[in-house]
Amino acid sequence: MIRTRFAPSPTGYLHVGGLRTALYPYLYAKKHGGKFLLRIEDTDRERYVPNAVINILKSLHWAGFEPDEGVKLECITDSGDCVVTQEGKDGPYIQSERLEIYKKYAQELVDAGHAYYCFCAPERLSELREKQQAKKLPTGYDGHCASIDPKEAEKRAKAGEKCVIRMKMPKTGETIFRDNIRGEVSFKNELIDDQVIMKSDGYPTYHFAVVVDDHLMGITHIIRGEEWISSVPKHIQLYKYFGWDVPEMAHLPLLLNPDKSKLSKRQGDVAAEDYQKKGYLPEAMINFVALLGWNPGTEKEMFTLAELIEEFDLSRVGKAGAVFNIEKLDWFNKQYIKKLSDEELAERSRPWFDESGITTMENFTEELLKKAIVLERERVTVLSELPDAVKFVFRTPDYPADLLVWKKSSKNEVKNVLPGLAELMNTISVHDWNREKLEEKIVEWIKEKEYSTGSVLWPLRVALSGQEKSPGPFEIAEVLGKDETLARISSAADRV
RNA sequence: GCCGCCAUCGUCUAGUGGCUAGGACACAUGGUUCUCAACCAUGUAACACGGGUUCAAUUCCCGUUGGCGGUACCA
Repeated sequence: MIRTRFAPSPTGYLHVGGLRTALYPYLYAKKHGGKFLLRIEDTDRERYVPNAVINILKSLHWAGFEPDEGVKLECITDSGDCVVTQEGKDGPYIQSERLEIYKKYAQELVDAGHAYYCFCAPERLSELREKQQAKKLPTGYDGHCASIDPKEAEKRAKAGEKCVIRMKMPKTGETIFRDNIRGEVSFKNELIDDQVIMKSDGYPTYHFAVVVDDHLMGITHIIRGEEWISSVPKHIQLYKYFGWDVPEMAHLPLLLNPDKSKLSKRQGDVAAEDYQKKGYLPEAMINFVALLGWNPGTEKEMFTLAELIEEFDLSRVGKAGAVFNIEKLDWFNKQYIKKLSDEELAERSRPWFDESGITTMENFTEELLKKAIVLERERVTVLSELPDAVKFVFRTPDYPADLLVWKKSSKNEVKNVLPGLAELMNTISVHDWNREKLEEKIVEWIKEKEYSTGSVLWPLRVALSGQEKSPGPFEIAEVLGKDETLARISSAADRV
């Protein structure tokens, strides 16, 4: 049974890079009928941010995929309130709740002579590092405390002297492993540090906790970011000391800023929730992010989550970093907005309307809102643009009088056109008031009067929308209804 | 500094020991059109560099360069 995991640190929000690092192991597990777990790696108390766990979980929930096991979100459907829970037989799944476990395994290593207490002060360590750098030597711990008699060291540690536990790395040979994405990778053991595995505050370091947890939780495939690849030898050594099987590994290429540096804040939004707030659809986000570093080898590029599960394959994950390119995301988002039915679109854009104040406007009705959305749906890239785009429908537009004059027309012509148009449109019954009929009548009238199309349609459209750019006049008139349309035309006529 | 990973249009990428090096986004032009969006058509644009290996390299090998990651009692 395949078991994969996503193991974020609760230092804030879910990074879009993190979203993809979560997605791939999820897809892999699902494709093979396995389980996807979520573990929280909160062993750094300095960087802990309250609410980070629930934020991360909520972003995952938004994205549309959730852990089968481990730390989960439990939502009370009535109130919409959510709480963090844990589920599964290998828990707890939050590392700060597993301290006793790490302590036990660390002790095992010390007893076996594979790890030792280290009493070196941080100052000594940084001094050492500086010296090594100055001499252009590889940096690393010099093994100073490795030579202390174990019994003596144990005594000092028990007496409460401040210390850490370090693992012993072999000083010769090399560690070779096979990465599912990169192939064979090797490191010289002598260059690898006697890594701290237990910190002086009693917490394990990442390197120790991942190994212990991945093993205890039965993880079969470690799929994570490339930033971890150089610490794999340490991890493998720990597996060896414990006599455990090393899981399969796959190190994913990183997500990059447009300037190719590692994707970071500063150059745009990096939190999944930022994109959620802007009105990117989760299905667009998932689709986009899935294709950053993976492709199916065909020319298909629109994928639902189910299709991704079906087609995902680690062997088709690339090795090079990928720039997070907003334009492509925008394109995906438009595509997915297009796929939504009018009803779905109205429902899903509702939060932005509630925020906008439109719903409290005088002539607001649900019916009118739905029609207005249909008018603008092809013109927005994110849902948050909708309220603004649609506003003109609900209130009398304000615009400079000059705008009414088409570039190839004149003020005088507009003065004639508008009243004539009003007169004509007044003859169209409410029953016939739809875009097709309006277009038919107005086009006919234009021909009859020998106007050019633009000199009529432009002022009509501006009179109705108040905007230089907008949907076509017939559609707007239909949505506005006869009374409002005529009112807007006559007020425009007065202003010319 | 040291170690590791990586390298095809601006971006995401496909691909092969012999191809007019393909697609998508973006961009440009044309069409449609009162405007914008959408849509259709067309176009510009890439194998980082230098050595090998080979009848033949974008493809295989080595080096260089560049980018990124790691080098913590952070993950």
